[in-house]
Amino acid sequence: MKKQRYHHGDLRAGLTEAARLLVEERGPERLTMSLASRAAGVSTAAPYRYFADRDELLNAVALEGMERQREALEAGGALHPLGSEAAVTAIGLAYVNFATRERGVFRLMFSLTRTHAQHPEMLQKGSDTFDVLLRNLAHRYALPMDDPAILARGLKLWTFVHGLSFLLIDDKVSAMSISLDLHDTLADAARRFLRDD
Amino acid sequence: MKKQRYHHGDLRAGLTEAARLLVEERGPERLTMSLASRAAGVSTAAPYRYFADRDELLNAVALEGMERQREALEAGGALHPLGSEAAVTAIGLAYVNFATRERGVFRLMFSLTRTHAQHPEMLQKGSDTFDVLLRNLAHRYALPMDDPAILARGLKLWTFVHGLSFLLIDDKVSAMSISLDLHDTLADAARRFLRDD
DNA sequence: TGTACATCAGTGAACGCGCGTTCACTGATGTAC
DNA sequence: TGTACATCAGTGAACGCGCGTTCACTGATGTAC
Repeated sequence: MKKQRYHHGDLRAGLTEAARLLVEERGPERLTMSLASRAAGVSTAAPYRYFADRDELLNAVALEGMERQREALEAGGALHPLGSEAAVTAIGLAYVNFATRERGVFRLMFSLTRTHAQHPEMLQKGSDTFDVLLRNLAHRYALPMDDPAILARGLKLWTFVHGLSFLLIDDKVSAMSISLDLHDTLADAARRFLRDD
Repeated sequence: MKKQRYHHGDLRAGLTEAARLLVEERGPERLTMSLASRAAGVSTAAPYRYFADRDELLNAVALEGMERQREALEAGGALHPLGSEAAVTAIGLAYVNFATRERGVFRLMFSLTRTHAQHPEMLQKGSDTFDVLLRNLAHRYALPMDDPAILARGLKLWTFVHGLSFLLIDDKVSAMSISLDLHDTLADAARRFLRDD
């Protein structure tokens, strides 16, 4: 019943959103141009006015996902004092929640590495996201964000939430018959990795 | 100038090995039956005498990989006293080394979940692998392997090495301009997760 | 305010390709006597 | 030891399909006068 306009209005955004939903439903590998086009209500040729090829469409989905991910981490961290254990825990929780809420996009964000190795915009956005955590650590230990000790600690915390995300979305935790309280687990990890002795 | 035998001898194993190499070279998604057949030196129809379809071939590669992974962890742990921090570190090191040495197979082992959810043999092999770590923890804390406290601690250690594996094979560590000593990182994580206070 | 025309968004049909899988077959092997 | 025959491993050609992409086109829109 929707009015059949010839011009979509904002087809680039429409396609990206359609693609995002399909990536979520079917997984990144199984996104097809025809499916994305149909979902956006246009012909299969239309996307090529905005995206050179399928990879560029996937790229757009990934980039948009990375932005939302960073916002989620920032929102989580903002609930607690900068540099506090609670802030670090909340950032981790936001990370894992994003991964489980958007498995498809999360997977896409990390599977693109090989294809678009060193795509500068992705690299920048990834770095921006990591900085949310680094800012807290730098403040806590009164060191610059690019201090090796800060980077090393940041990497360990990232490692943990990243691993937990993948084990959860790949159903390994349930497969091993383990039940876990997400907040407790992350708070415990934060405590262990933030202590100095 | 190899002799052109009509009968391969052990085509099942030959195909699995050819597929394993291709998974490593091109990634799991890009393994094709024709490529595997050609690599094994047979026609494209030949695999279907041993594997119902492409998925079954990938499955065989994954299962064989999981066995080698478990052996690697066991070998690592066996270098140190059961339940020691050094043993746990060595198991983690073996895990990460396996992942980076066999990116393709490692990725495959964890991407199969959705397709073959709850494939009993994979579930069993995954559990066997996890047990290598659990045995050490159970011994260390004098608790049964299926004790919730053992499972929880095991999961945390697994989470860490799993996350580190993925960050490494997806080149995120280098992308963030972080240099790390693998052994130090894992030893530090083991120490932090094994302590009781 | 109305008309003429350039611009550009989206169409529809078709393409070529590579892939997974099937099927009737043929060549090799092992076993019974 | 030799022959006849059943068994089975692997062939080769073909199939159908779905996909990414192209191209000449047409419908809508905005702007100049």
